[in-house]
Amino acid sequence: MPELPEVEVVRSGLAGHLPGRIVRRVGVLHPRPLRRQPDGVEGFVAGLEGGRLGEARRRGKFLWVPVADRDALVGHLGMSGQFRVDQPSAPLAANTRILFDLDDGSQLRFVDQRMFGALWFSPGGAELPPELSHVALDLFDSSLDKAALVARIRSSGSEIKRLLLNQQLVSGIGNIYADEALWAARVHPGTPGARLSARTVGIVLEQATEVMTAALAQGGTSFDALYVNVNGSSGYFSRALNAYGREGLPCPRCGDAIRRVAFTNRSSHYCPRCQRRR
DNA sequence: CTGTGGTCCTGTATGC
DNA sequence: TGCATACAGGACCACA
Repeated sequence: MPELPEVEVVRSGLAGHLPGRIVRRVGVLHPRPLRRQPDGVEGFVAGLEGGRLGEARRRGKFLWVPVADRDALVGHLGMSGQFRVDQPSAPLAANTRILFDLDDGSQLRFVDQRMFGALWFSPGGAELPPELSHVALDLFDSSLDKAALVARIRSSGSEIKRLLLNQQLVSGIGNIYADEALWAARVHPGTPGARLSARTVGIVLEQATEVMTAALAQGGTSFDALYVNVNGSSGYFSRALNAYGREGLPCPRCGDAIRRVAFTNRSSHYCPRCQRRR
């Protein structure tokens, strides 16, 4: 569920608490989130303990915290990952996976129910973890070459929905905002990229930016420094979604029933009248 | 190279 | 009531 706006809320929360803190001790309650750590639990713990943390950064849905101005703690929230900052004496939330004792007496906790999330220690990764070099810039990055992105989308025979979710083309967009952007742009999710005009692709990207900007504004208001909630349930979804999760409900624009179709082991939601196949 | 579809996870909802 | 199944889905990887 966490897509770019939710991850940005988390990044900002971590940036408000962690800079300058030193990791005293790392506790791994469940090793699954470390599946991308080549040297396992030992490598993860050894890399982090004693390190001074910097300001959290983000690319798409990945975020990382510089360690000792040289390395990085890299993370992805997956479906259900959360970071919390608690006192060590506070009871552990269900599904707490990793603990970081900090030098101010607080404890950073990684909680993840479904364990699609990941954490790992990246040597030399402070500036940009090499494991993320294949992840494209996101729509909020001023360095993103939008003209090149439009051209790449238009050169592909894949469906536009799949292209929007391809983090190697543009990062940060997940299933929810892809559906919302396509609804706003009145584009059928199954349209091949090559069948879209440059203007239409531009509109899709603009709408994706807009819907994520609105979500970010909402998420920011519910943020609490001590409870970095990441599952996006800040109220934005239920109030502001036009297509996602609204199968059978009227399209807010034309009143036709929103349709849900299977899409690579998940779903696409769209309005059959506003978003015609072309 | 491009494009597609399976897999990992667990909690909740639904169906028989 | 109880068990089985569907569903949620981001990233990655195998394969055509």
